Amino acid sequence: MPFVDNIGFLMSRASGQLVRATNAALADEGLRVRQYSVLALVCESAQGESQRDLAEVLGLDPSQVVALVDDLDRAGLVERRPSPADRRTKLVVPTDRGRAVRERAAERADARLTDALGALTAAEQETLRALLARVVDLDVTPRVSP
Amino acid sequence: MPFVDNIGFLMSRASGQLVRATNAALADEGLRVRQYSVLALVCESAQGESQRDLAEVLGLDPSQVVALVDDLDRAGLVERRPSPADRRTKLVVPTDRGRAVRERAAERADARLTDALGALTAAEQETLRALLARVVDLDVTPRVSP
DNA sequence: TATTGTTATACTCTATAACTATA
DNA sequence: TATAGTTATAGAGTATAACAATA
Repeated sequence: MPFVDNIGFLMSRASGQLVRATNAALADEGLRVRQYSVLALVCESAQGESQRDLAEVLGLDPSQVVALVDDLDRAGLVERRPSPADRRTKLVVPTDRGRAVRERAAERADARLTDALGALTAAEQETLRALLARVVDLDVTPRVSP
Repeated sequence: MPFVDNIGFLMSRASGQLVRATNAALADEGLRVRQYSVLALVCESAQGESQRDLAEVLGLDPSQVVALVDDLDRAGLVERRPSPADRRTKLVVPTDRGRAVRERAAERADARLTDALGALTAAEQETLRALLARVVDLDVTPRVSP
């Protein structure tokens, strides 16, 4: 099989395309996709997310999350709040402005993403999504003590 | 739809997983996936590939290809040869050692890739590959004068 | 005038190690 | 002793701009 049909190569190129398209869509809101992913997650959370949990879900090193939260904090989109349960932990919560920006950003990003996936029908996009979800295997083991 | 189901996010995570797995597989041969992709392409080519064509197929900037070919050249895996047709163009061709290394590297990389895609059946992997190919749209316009 | 390869530069992303404060 | 957050650093990847040789 020719190299250009290699599934890893195709995945890498496709991912790059989607990231570039999303970054372009988010530029108007002053965001990049990694910052946006943190903002989106904390906007979906009820009481805020610890940086450790953000790192796990996003597949990033905790030290990277620090920088991303710093960016969002500086932009006034999120805040760090002390966790009532554990004084080591900081819960990242969105500000009102953060929620508003997230909503606009989501619309723009989704529109561009749909565009970038225009070669596929809606059903095919759904198939692709399901297959990717199984490759990634986000089944985070429930956090019970071992 | 929760952010973790976003197709762009899933693609990015999946791509990262595959790249890491492939890089780990290639480490024994002293290669990384980007260098390997150049080596694989020139090994498949009859008379060698120009750096411009490599850049187009790989979706890279020509200046990045210079560095990758430099790496492979330094390792004795490829050579730059003058094109008989155009003195600006250099054709990148594999050395005998380059071909041998490429063969071993391909085996290792493919094995690891299959492993990383273990959650999917062979048929599902093929479906995924076909969908990705359409997203990427490698249909390079035939190089006829406009 | 346009294209191929090249150099240079800057920024983003990824990967580790080590430190602090808490548990 | 282990975990959450943080700082620091280095390397890899991405993105542009400009230049020489050639078409």
